[in-house]
Amino acid sequence: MVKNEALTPKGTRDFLPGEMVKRNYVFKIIRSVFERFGYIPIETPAMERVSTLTGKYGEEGDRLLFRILNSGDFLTGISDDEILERNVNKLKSSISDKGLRYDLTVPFARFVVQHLNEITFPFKRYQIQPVWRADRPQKGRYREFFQCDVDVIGSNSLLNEAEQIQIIDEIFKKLGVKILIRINNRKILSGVAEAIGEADKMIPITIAIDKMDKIGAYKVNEELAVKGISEKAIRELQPILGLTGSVEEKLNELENKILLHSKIGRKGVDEMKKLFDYLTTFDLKVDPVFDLTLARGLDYYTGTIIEANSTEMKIGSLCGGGRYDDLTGVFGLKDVSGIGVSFGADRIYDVMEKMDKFPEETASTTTLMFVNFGEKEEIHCLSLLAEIRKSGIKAELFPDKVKIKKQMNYANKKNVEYVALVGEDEMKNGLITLKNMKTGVQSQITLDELIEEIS
RNA sequence: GUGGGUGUAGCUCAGUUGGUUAGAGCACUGGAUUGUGGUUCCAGGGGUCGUGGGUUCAACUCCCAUCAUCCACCCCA
Repeated sequence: MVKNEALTPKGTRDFLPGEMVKRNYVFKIIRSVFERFGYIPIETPAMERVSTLTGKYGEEGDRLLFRILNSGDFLTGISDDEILERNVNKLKSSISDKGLRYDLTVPFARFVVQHLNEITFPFKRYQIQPVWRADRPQKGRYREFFQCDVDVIGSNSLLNEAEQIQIIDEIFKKLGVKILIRINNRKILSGVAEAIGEADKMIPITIAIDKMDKIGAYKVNEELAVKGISEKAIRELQPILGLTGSVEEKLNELENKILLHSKIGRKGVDEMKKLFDYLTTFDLKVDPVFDLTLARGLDYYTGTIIEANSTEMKIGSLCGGGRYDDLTGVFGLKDVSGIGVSFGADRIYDVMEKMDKFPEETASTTTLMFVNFGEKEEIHCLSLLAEIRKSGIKAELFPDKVKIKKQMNYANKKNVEYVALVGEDEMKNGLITLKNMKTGVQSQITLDELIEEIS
């Protein structure tokens, strides 16, 4: 069946013209805000060396990496024994040394190290490109999707954190998408883990408590126990997670009691206080909340972590990011800290489509179309067409001499605003019959009048 | 990686406790309108019912497998 042969791979999609107009609208707004804050664009290749990508995202991330089979005889240098051993993971790395990028942050870290001498710090860049994950597709989850990243690298200032939140606020305000911005700090989470005597289990603890509002405290505790957290530690964790009050009250409680003996934890509290101080001076549409249960799974985050979710539709996060103190370290560049967030263009599109947030742009591709009456008329119309295009009007000539009805139908479907009919009569007296497709009204006018009328 | 739902025309879907000729809307083609679309009316084309096997006198319908797709979990944009 034809149907089954003409399909995009699982989790990937084509974009029709109507969808592209809307997608470009989203990209345009995101890009313009990025640039207004002084960020400049870069691009990196779709594929990276596997060694660049692995070990940065945690176990789950490595599993979701798309790998590219080596070209040529990829079995060169591999013994029969190794193949018979059937050790997939080992074999994988021998027959594939490239992979599709999983996000834009890690390739950016690689980029910074590679081009160290060509960039100036602090380096503020934005990057809008597709990324790939071998995940199982579902609602709001694709195997190929666009991320829009903004990062500052080479500055420790919390002003950057504040700016990133300003950018998030600005972009969603412009798009008309209602969101909740949550902020937390990995250092606080680290301190909490330390305070309850499970310092080395920070990651499993954070991943478990991240699900608090989703599955409830009981299930979270169950998961913690499964991950090997002691009963005593779980008990000690409860009052911490149940902290209430204002941001300030929560932070004070953490600083003066829970994290009193955790140096790293108190550092985190300091950072949060300073960040919120900055934020109060801004005029934000959405007030970010301090959410101790926000975790974020990616391994490389070390400080502030940020996430934005739609408050109108259940679809995962629309935007996420945070500070990474040593992502360039693995590429040989120590002590360079960065922070950035990533906007999920496809999810943002989905929310806007579902909630009907796209503006009513007519977005017609062509303003004027000439009907094709035949060879003599074609030549005549082509010179008119050139004049019309020169004046900046989007215009085209139907390429085939087929029934007028068919050509009109095409114009109608394509949302063409005006149709020009120039046949024998019009050629003779130097006029153009111009039809307004919306009103159906038509009149015979000169070229100059036509240009005047529709430009 | 784990669990569940759905596969019938190009698209969205009906199809009775299994019963002989599988339907609708939209789209497409032609006509009413040989230089006029979007509305209306008439006519027409298009299906090995995802694929393979099984049960049965008989399968779109029941069973198994397989593939595709969607949803949920894990994790994430």
